[in-house]
Amino acid sequence: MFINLDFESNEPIYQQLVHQIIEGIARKELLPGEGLPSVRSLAADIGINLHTVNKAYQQLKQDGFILIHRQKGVVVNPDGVPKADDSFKNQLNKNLRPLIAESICRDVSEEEFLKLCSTIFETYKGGST
Amino acid sequence: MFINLDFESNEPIYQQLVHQIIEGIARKELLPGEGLPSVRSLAADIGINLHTVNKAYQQLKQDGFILIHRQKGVVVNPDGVPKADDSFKNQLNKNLRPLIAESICRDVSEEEFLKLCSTIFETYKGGST
DNA sequence: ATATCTGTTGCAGTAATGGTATAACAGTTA
DNA sequence: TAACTGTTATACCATTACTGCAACAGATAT
Repeated sequence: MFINLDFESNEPIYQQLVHQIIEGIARKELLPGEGLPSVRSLAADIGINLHTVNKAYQQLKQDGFILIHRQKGVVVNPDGVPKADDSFKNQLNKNLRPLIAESICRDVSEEEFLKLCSTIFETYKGGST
Repeated sequence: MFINLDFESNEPIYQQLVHQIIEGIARKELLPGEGLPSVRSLAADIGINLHTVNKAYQQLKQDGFILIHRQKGVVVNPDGVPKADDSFKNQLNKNLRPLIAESICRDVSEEEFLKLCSTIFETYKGGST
């Protein structure tokens, strides 16, 4: 499994789980229709509680990343993740704003900022590794 | 005062305070050397506890945005905010990553993402309003 | 039918966090 | 001396993150 948690982080475990699975989808390591481990097995796998995994799955389901067939298990959304709507773009804007504000204060140029973003985008293109 | 808090938000009050002050500095509404209200008066002003304001100020001080002369009050760093170091850029990278990952999943192109960032940058250029 | 897998739900307990309240201390300034 | 500043301490409450144990409901395989 590609899950790698940092129990020392102040980022909640369930949130880390959500991010890592989204990363997996973004870099095409997790393909539409692909199955994910059950809440119990994944919990046992990484040594955390069933509820913590369930919370992550619930959020991913809520956001359309995965589907949960009651007894068949968890599956990456076969139709692909729902495309960005206004709500998402709004949220994105809201999240980016403070990062950009602080960057400006710290003399990070727009050019440099955009370059950093591009660099990150790159890391999601070369699917292998 | 330009402080505008949302008590319904799940973003902590002290964090909102931090962000708004950073925004103020970023858009040059708060200039280097400019004084900020005391913890008590600001707390009374927006109807929150002294400790909450203090927590925000402490974080801003920690990050070099403001200076606190023991009895003279709080002042926007006259030497300007410390420029971005590796630690900051690292943090920035870490914060941007999940936003970009989800954007990719939701079919937001790199171009569109960068454009959004540019749009946000623009809002910090026209200092007036 | 029975056993076993699945997600889901409930309740309880611990620890940490965010916020409030009251109070006091230590310097500075008027 | 009085009034202001930031700072610190203690206590309290609500919420959140996480854990643990347990049970329920539906599907599947034997």
